[in-house]
Amino acid sequence: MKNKEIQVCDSFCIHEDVVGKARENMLEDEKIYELADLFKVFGDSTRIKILRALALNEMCVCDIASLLCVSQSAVSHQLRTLKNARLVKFRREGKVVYYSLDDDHVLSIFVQGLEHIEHR
Amino acid sequence: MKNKEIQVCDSFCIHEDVVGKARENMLEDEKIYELADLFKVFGDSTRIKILRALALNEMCVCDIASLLCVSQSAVSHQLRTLKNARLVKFRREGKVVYYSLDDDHVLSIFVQGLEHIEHR
DNA sequence: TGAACACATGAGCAGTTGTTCATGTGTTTG
DNA sequence: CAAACACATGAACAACTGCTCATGTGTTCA
Repeated sequence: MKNKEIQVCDSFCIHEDVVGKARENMLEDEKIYELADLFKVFGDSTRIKILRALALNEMCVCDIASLLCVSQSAVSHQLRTLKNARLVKFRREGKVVYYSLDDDHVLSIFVQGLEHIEHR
Repeated sequence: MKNKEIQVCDSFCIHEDVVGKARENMLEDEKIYELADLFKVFGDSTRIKILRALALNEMCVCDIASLLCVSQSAVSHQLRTLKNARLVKFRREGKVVYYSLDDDHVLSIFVQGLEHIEHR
């Protein structure tokens, strides 16, 4: 193989109708990447614990660190990720910053995930 | 700091009631890890494209490679991941292996993710 | 104003992940 | 049986992630 061609598919078994139909219904790449980035945020146990906790109450950074036995810095970093994904919002009250869920979809996604886990 | 103690929270601002309530309602660690692992699978654009395609039709490995312009090997590896997460199933017909979605939750999780993307 | 507190952030590092490349397995066909 | 096809898999490597550590920012209070 020359010129770094990538061997996509060396087969003769391509169902052109199926592939064509699928090609017409593909989402824009932009949207795909956004989706993947969203789910990436859910793909970490620490962040899941944080989201799960915030589903019950708004909490300050220190509360979360104490609850999860994780360093304050680690929590802060993760909250930043969650904030960037617009999954949590915050309000400042003096020195303390309270975080809470930003969106109902958070819980919906959560529940669907749990459903999948349970039924297998 | 000695003995590798981790500085969990050096603060005096802990809301014991909130933390206590949250602690009582925590999911088992086991379930948290399973959830994170599930969402991790959704956290890759190639796998999302595969799932999205399979939502319309069952497809063989080569069809998917051709549709996504990805190598056959890469697709196979990803299908393995999806299979382990019980998101896809397969049937063999001669030399050809057809993959399809294994579970309705796949689409539900998908839709919730899209909803979140759209509404922000 | 300066010290203490609550939190945020940058750098660095170990662990993980997705791809490529080479090769192996299972099936059909001549 | 051997050859060709469709797919699976192991090793290796670059890119990414999540944590720690050190330090910075914003607020309160004596």
